[in-house]
Amino acid sequence: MSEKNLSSISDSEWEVMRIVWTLGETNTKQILNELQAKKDWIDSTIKTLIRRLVQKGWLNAKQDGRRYIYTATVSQTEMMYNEAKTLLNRMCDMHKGEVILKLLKDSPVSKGDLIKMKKEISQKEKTAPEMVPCNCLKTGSTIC
Amino acid sequence: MSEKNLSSISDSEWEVMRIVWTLGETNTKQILNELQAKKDWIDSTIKTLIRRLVQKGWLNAKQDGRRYIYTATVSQTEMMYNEAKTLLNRMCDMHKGEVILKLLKDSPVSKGDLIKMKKEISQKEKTAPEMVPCNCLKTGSTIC
DNA sequence: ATTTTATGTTTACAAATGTAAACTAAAAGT
DNA sequence: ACTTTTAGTTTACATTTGTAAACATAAAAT
Repeated sequence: MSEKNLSSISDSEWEVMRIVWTLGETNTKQILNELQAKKDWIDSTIKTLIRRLVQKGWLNAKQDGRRYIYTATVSQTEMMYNEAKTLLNRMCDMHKGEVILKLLKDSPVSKGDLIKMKKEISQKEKTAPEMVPCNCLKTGSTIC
Repeated sequence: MSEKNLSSISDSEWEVMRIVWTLGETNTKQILNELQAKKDWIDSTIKTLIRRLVQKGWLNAKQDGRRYIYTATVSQTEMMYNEAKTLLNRMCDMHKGEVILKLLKDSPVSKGDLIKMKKEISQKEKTAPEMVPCNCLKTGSTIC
């Protein structure tokens, strides 16, 4: 589906992306402005982050004279979803539900999203198991 | 609450923790056995990971003769929850709901957890906003 | 007692990340 | 035209992570 090599994105790089996602089309100056309101990173540091993001393919740099105009190549939601899925996949299937429940508990969620969640839950209830089996050991196990 | 310095845990280290969580009290040999069924890491590599986990305080090493018996210092769910929360906090509040919904969609969840989720959703519906405001820029924004 | 095996410790080394200094060249100000 | 500012590029350097080689030593096997 996607043609870019999914090299992952670091913490600091993510901060830059947030600015770009919010501003849409933007440039170095704007990124510096907004980011320096939150972080005390000097220009040079932020420029390095931008460069690495372009290299990694997360930012598109369209030349405009001798400047660049930056845009994100994937949406924030897509990116976060991928990262979160990868993270969650580190863990035993058995406990994923618990974690998602806890995340739900402490995140602000809109009415619309809550409704979608209810639908999804009804859907899942039709086939949900009493307990999701552990998939941690080669042998299989229920104690996980 | 917790007295340990929360240095974070890496991908490879996580694989070791999974084994320990599943086995409960365990030792190097068992970890090597189980882990080498999944990964082609040589002994030395895994021993390094164990050592780093002990250093970071994620594994407890109780001496037993010249061996050690290892146990995890936090549960898998706690650990994942913390990592996931940290990750999610990188992102704009506005879209967290979407991401959680997508995670829910592609994770196996037990009947019990689904019921808990429904309860939580009913709870949240009482005060949920039409739309969660963006918190990405110093100025505030609705376009995020 | 000597060899082999198991377990643990020390050292190593490349890639990624956080963080920045130095330098270059164009643009804008005077 | 000369100076200052701005945007971009190159180089740097410590820490963390992935991955392992080398080495030490106790325990087990012969």
